[in-house]
Amino acid sequence: MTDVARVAGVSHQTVSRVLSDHPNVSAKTRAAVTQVIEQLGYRRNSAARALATRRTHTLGVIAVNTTLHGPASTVAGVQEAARDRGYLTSAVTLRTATQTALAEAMQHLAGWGVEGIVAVTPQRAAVRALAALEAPCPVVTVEGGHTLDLPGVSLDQSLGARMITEHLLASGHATVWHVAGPPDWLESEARTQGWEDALRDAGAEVPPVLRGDWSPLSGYQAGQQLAGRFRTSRGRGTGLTAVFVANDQMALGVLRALREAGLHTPEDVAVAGFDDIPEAEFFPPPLTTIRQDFASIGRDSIGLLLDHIEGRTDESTHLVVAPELIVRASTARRIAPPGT
Amino acid sequence: MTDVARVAGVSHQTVSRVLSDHPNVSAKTRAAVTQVIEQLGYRRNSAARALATRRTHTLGVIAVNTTLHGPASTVAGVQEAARDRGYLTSAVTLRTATQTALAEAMQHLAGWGVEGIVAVTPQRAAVRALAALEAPCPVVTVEGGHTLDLPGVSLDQSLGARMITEHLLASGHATVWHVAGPPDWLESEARTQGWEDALRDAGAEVPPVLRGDWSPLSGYQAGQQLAGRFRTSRGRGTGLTAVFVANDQMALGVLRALREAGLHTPEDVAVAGFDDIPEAEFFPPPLTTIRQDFASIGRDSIGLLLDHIEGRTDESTHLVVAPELIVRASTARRIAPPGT
DNA sequence: GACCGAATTGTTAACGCTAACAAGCGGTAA
DNA sequence: TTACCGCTTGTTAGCGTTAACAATTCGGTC
Repeated sequence: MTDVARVAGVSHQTVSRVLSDHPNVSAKTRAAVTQVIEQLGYRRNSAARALATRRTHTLGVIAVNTTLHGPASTVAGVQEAARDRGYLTSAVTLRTATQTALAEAMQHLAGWGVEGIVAVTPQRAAVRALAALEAPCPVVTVEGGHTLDLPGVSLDQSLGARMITEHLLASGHATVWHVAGPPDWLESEARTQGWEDALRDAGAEVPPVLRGDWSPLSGYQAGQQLAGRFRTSRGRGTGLTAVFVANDQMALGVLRALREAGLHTPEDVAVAGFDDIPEAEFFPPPLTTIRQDFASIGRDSIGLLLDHIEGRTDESTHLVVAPELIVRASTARRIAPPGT
Repeated sequence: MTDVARVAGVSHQTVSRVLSDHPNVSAKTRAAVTQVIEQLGYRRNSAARALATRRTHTLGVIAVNTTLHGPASTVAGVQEAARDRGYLTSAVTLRTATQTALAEAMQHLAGWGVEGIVAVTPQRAAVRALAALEAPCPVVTVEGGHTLDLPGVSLDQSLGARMITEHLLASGHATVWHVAGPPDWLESEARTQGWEDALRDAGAEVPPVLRGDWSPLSGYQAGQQLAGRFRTSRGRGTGLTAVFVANDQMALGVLRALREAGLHTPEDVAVAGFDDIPEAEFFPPPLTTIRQDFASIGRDSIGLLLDHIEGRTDESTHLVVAPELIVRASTARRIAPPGT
């Protein structure tokens, strides 16, 4: 900066003013300085800037297992939104969301002076650990539920599950079975809750819940159990004709298991998933599912975080993003519903 | 730090020495200072540290379209490796790899004083743009090929394609058809090259190449064309009995198109993919594919980058990571190969 | 022509840390 | 005893920027 000042024949402070778009700089000086900056390829040192302003303009992102479609898309959405708002993001990826791992990640980010953290923590244990930790800066959770008083953004998982379930009931199924995700995951619990609520509201019987771990393999195993139930439950109130699987990957496994058992989808058993991964449209058959708007989730979480950082609010607001139902062949109508 | 020094009754420099593990500090002082640090919850300011040492210990990651399985896993691998080596990573995700977008991302990172950049640039245009840009710090490419003299790491795409093709030929197919990825992608080109080389080496005829854009939909469209070819090419040298699809997502589309056309996999047409996405094992039928070791790629790229940063080398070495063939039902043997 | 206020520019002192050197303090060898 | 060494600790001066204030310039007014 001193170099630029010398070449342009002004003080370094004037250069600083030009760079910060300060109003009180004459057009002539501004032009001259700008030209010298260009010519010398000068760029200001963010570390020094951070030191002087006590602002780093950096946000941290903590996420678990970012190779899955959901987390990967969420993180991408968050990063994009942060960049649009002029912040650098630094992502730390954890393999497991233990309290120590989370604490370490936070130290790591805090050491770099991040002004806020977006934590993508869909597991109950992770949110609890997060709430227990005393953060060195504002923290916003994504998919962290709203039970603890941390500000956050989530997709309305429960509504999504309800939409799917009601869609299946409306298609003529007496009830809907459910393959849930792992018990510790908030997303999993909310989806199960939405499914159950929808069944109760409709006066349908609530069949026992099967569980998977989000992986296609676990879906496959659940599917094999379902195939067995198909025979034994026939004609009863909980007769197996429709299944809501808690994510698309498991649904793929379920579809394979049903197919191997000689059952047809959707004729014998209708199947629906959740997430709308890019592959879902090409499953055998194309899968009815719920789409999440990851860009919105990213924008909202960054907006919320900046509200806290810039002191516009200190409440722990919880924003909810609406899901979208995508109907495909895997849940084609069984009988004409009333009124059509 | 001044506070810590005052409470511990030493100079701030001694505190600094304790934090930097300087050898010449007495055990007693060290213990006292450590305790005060703990007690006050002090953490040193990285911006000031960066300013004084002229080192930021931050690496940048530039990637395109990180919601796909490949890039997402690569970025995760790179970040993990960087963290293990004590560096903070800052990821910038681009939607498209235009020269301007790349330049902007670099400016963004350079402004934060990153000491090196890992660029995940599988498109030819992106690498070319990268090579044209004068970087403010060492840059290592991942999947950027080795045509331009940038140091980099890649999976041996061409070898993977060769392994797949040879596996199919060994399974009794006279030749192997190919659905390629978009022409500008190096991965796509290397896979096509490996396939073609394997066919030529085996003296098999080289059928015309079909193209997709990595998406399941494009695979589906290619699959429809293939189904048409199945009838017309029957009995000829280029008879369609096996297809190598350049990635698993497209392979899913191909499988669906073939199924809809009444063709059976692998009895009528064997299909193989590339990437080994988690879903591949549950495709109808389970897909033969190539697995990439993303953790190795991450480790190698960070290792290479640090070699450059820390001045251990300035050659543009290009490391290659070996692929792994995963054989599944989609390519079950057609006839017993010689010798079994 | 002196004086005022606004606009523009310059000067100085932080920001929190590390590097380089200086100082103190025992112990050892001449 | 004196000189010198090694270990430990303290002092000072930056690193490159911005904030706060001081100084200068300029156009207009009385």
